[in-house]
Amino acid sequence: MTARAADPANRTAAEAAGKRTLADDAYAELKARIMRSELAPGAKLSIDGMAKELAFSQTPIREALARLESEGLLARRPLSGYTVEPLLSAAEFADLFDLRMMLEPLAARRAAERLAAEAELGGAAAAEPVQGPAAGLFDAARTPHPSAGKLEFTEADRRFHDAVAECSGSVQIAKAIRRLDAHLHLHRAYIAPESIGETEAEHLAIADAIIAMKPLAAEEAMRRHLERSKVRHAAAFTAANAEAVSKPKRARANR
Amino acid sequence: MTARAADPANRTAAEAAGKRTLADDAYAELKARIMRSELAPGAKLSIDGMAKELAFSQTPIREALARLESEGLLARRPLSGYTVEPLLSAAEFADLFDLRMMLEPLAARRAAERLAAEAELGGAAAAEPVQGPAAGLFDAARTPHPSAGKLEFTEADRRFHDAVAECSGSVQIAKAIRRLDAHLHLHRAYIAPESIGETEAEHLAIADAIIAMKPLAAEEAMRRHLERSKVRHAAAFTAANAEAVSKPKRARANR
DNA sequence: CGCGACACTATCCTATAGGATATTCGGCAT
DNA sequence: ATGCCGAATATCCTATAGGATAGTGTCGCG
Repeated sequence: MTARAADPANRTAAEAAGKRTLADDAYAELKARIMRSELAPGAKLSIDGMAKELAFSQTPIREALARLESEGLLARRPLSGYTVEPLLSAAEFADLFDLRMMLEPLAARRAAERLAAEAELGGAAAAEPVQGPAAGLFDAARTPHPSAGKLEFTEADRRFHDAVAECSGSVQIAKAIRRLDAHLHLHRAYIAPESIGETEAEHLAIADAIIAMKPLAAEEAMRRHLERSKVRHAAAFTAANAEAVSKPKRARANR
Repeated sequence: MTARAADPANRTAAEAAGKRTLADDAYAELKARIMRSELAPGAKLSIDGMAKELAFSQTPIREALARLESEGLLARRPLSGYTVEPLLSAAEFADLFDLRMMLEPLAARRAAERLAAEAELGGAAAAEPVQGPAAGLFDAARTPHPSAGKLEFTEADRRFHDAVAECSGSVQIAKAIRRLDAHLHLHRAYIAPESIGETEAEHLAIADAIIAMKPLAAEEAMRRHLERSKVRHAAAFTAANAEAVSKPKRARANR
């Protein structure tokens, strides 16, 4: 009845635009809060606490939580509630980045290949809506604006990688990448602000290579970007860990 | 308060076997039914129909359905119910197999590498529980028994690939593979019975290579297995499609 | 002073009722 | 005969109440 706030960012669940249920809203809102680190990793989520806070009933909250749990962002302990999945350990982080290093360069290569193939056979207009993705990709690469909040940057970063994945033409690869991305997003909060410009430059290089239809260059650019990104994250990673050790207080974010 | 008498299984499960809720049971049961093709692709699932059929309330059913939807096995149309995701089109199938071809050979290689590494440094006993996975892997490869039902075979097939993924040591890769596997499972129902022995031989070859700690051989064996498997599936695929065209009646499996 | 048992509280899980919406079927006009 | 429109139905979505369970704090005893 109340709280029908607009949240255009999620495209996950429903294909139809006008069919939003309260469960969808709750899902989007909770996911956004996790992404924004308003719900700290390790925090405990109480069902009716969230229900009261969002002014929903328990049922849509429960549905949203089930979805988030299946996505890997939440952990469920059967009779004691949901908790936000904690930050990845060093090993888990390496593992995740490992798979990412396998998927994303491939996606970049595919994107360039696909663009080339379609430019070749259909120089004119019509058949496939490829122009959209490519243009969006370039936009996404540029979006890390010079002096905005860190939150906007992490979101733009996510969007760019998502756009590349989308351009690859493989929905399965795109899905896999998006899934990994959701987990990494929590760690993005710990990057150093100085590296934003660096990241943007690398993104632009990737976008250029794709739009120039150079598959190998795109793949290599993405690989280089991920390598450097891994180093950047690792630096922030140890710093965050040190901080976490110095403050072992358990965060609580429910009500 | 009612409907507790006719279900003796749930109390024992919840009390003895750890932490199972009705939602978990509903999820497992529904997933099993989908896997067994008792719920045909495209079939419509009604929430309270399922609730009545499983003698649960709507809430656990709803939670289970939300999880299955997030897993990609069900599609949700916001105000008109859930439907079982239809069989993949040829293009989608190729796309999925493409990613599989990327992931699974890698997993096989990793499994062999990991086994070799751990055999090298810890010849004796103790530290890591690696013996379990390797042994389970060999068992899983053998399980396609000569003359059982087709259902048992498809399940064993799934288990074997799952075991290899598990042995890779990368939880992310394992998760990705498992996800793809769930989708492929529906198509496994259409394979020809003659190819069972063939599949088993290929599985055994993979397991042998892994246990012999030959990474490249394992990778190649898996790749070959997938290639052949793709062909086998493709044959059954066109057959199933022809049949589907001849019988365009919409399946209904709710109540 | 440490440890175990007990009771209490908070929370989850389940069940049922009511309001809102999409789908469907029948009738009518063209 | 076909297409459009309206009412009835089925289903979903939401809300609230009650029973059961895990976690926590306190008290008593060794």
